[in-house]
Amino acid sequence: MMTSEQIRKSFLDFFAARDHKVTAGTSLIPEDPTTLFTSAGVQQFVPAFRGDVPAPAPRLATCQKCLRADDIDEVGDAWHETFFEMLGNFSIGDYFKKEAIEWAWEYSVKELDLPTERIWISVHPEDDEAYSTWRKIGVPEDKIVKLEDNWWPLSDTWVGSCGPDSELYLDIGEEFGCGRADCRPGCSCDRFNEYWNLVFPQFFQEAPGKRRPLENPGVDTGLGLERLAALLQGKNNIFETDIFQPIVEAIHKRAKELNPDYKIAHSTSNLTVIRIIADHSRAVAFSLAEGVLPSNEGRGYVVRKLLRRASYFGWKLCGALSAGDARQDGLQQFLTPVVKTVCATMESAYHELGTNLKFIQDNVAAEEERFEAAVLSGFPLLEKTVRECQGRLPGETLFKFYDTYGIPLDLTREIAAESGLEVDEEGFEAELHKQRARSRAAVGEKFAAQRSGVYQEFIGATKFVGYEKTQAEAKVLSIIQDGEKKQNLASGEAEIILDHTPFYAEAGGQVGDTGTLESADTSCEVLDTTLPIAGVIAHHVRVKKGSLKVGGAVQASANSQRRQAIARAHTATHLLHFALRETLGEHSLQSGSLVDADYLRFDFSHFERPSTEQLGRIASEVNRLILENRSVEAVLTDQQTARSMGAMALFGEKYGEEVRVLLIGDFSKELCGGTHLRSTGEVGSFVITSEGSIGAGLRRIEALTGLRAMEKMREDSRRLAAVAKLLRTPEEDIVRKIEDLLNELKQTQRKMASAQHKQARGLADDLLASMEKVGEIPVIASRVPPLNQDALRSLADSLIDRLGSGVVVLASEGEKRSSMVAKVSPDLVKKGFHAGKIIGEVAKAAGGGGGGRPDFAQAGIKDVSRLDEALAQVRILLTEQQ
RNA sequence: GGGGGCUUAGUUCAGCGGGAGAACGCCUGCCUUGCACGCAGGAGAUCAGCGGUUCGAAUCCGCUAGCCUCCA
Repeated sequence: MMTSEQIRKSFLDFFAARDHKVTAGTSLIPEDPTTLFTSAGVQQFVPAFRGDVPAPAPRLATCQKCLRADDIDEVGDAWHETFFEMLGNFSIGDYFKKEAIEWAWEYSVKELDLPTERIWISVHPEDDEAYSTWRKIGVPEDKIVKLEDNWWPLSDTWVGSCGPDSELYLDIGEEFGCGRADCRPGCSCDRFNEYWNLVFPQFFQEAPGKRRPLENPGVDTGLGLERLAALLQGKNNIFETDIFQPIVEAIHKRAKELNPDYKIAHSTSNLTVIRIIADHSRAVAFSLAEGVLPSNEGRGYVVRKLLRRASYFGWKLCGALSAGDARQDGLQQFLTPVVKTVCATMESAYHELGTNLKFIQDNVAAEEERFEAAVLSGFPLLEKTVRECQGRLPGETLFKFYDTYGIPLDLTREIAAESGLEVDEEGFEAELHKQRARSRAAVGEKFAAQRSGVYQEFIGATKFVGYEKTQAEAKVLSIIQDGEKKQNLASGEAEIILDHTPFYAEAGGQVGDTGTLESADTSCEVLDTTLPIAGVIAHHVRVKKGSLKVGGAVQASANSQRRQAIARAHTATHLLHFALRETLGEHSLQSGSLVDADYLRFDFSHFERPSTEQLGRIASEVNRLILENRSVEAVLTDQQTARSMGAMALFGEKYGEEVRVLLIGDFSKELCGGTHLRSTGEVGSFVITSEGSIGAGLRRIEALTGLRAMEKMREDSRRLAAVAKLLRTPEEDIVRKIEDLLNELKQTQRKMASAQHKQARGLADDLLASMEKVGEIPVIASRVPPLNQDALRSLADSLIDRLGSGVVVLASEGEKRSSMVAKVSPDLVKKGFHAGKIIGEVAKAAGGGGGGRPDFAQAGIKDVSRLDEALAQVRILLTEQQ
């Protein structure tokens, strides 16, 4: 019986013996920003298949780690996974169907020892070549099935290479099938298990239904390691293989630790739960090992979702959620030991799991804690809602818990069920659908222009000479305006493609160059330079004088002063990255960057706010490296060498062989295509202007270099001097002085308030004397000197207390406006008098407004001259009401 | 990139247009220890910040910041 490790080795050995270059699988994080994770072995070779870059070798074989999060809800059955390893052999314009099929057969039968009578084949109905090759090998007619679905990719709207594929299946036995007489590959039951897919890209689809043959047809195969291991080890699901068994055991062990009553029960629901935890734990471990932290967007979000699902099912498995007391006592962490086991079992094949073990565990623990907090804080809210609701929880409510508070739908459903409530899941789905539509609409337009295809023919057409110089003679290759090609441009704005250019196009965070394109009678301003698609440099120009023609010659000059300022910021960015990792730790990896003229913005992963001291250390460290004037050097090399040098690949690994490594002194090595200084001293100076959070686990630093840094420092000290002058205090005493002033202000405010209260008490006697009776009711309606709201209120309070029964209306005399309070004693409130209504009427008489409760109300008056008029209104009103 | 939510005393939170509150913690005094001792009193808050609406904003509306979440 072969172990998974032996399978990996035998596959790669088999193809190595057939002249295949065995290359390492790439990172889970692809360079293409539109795809979240590497999802197939072929992914790293796509540009080579397309011809954009030379192939590393015509024949290749890999074992590639993959992550597919799109069918996350399917995980839990015998075969679905989000994380998996895919073995594959590839031919880029070399061998084709015959060899691919023969070797697949040979490997299956001779190396894997699969019984020939149990192997079934499927081919595309129109692929006669594949069909006859299988027949020639000796596969009987009745074991070859023609399936319309054997085409890759199946999408109608696909643009790119495509072609038929052919799949190998193993019949695992009638007992796993649907029992139908015509059961065969393609049936939805589990009996025929597809383990190998041979794809033959031989066409290029330009538009739906429009295909042309590919110049270099190739082969792209994928053989799922876990699936094959299950077949070879005689298991009917992947979770009983040697790959998953230790993980499944770790899950049982953890459940037992948290709940001594836990029994390894083989109920279907438990089985599903365990499979989900096992699968997701693997995905989480591998993602974290590559520095993808749980967050609320992009890849990070996928990791968070996987991790939280695993946690949730872990708690459920050991009964932590249904025990009820979880709601008081909190939840025990479930996942960390499980993920640790994943790392231990996979470490020999994937050393990144071992070297990053602590980082992985720390982040699992941190995220599980965050999730626990979310769930625990959700319980009271959820219980309250459930109590107040009857019959059926509406979809909107379900969605609110999910969307706003991050509480899994499952959990809401369970808690609702405890109180005998139904849940409206269709309503929930509808809400979710609405949100998806909203998000898509917001993103949709962004990629429309790039898909239009006008740029395709210019891939690689421009030679970039900007590393050496900022001026070059160039020929205009194309003029593109509003997505259409033009022959000449006499006015307005357009994108220009040149054969040579010193202009750096926006990439890797560095902004595009600006400058001019000129000839004897023509002058154009270059506003920006971009890469509309990979490999095409577009100059966005505005014509100032004359006109540009396709084929015409121009002198292309990038603004060299600006370029130098950008280089200062870029080199400083590398220094900052180094200083951050040195000060905060190795986990502070770059996760985004903007490099502009003497300005840079740098996003990195870190769990907490760096202290003021740490930020100070970081800034000093960068400035120290500037003062030391270390050399900056770029070397071109191949990817393998770059990696063995220990260069950090920040923007994902480049395809193709040649990469540029930027070296600063002996401490910083990064893959980088940007333009830099010759030595760090040219940065001049470096100042951090802000630091803040941009999301969970992600922080952003903004900084200035060169002249702008100096301006900033001068501005700061000017401002400080101005403050010191205002305070008549030496600069070093400013902080203490302001503290003193603030204290003094507070005390003065308190004294004022108590003085007013005292004054108010004295007033009370005078006011009592002014009491009049309106009918039976004692009434005080009077103006008083300026008082604040509090004093006015307590004055009215004490008057009512001393009157026992009555109505008090007081108006404080302000210069421009006046505030008023009204108070009605409790006995009169019972008789139907209403302070709010009284004061409303009264205030209206003086152009103000107000209101309040029956016993107490307040109002404001804008026209002070009519105050007496308004107060007189009190008596009139009360007379009317009696 | 697009949504939803939160920010109030040292802590956890309530209040959601008309007097800033509770519990725990802290301080003072009393009672004497029975298991978060009890009782009485007290200190402690720019209601995240800035603008707006209103006679009046912790409360409504904008913007900013921090945090939590969902979608892409």
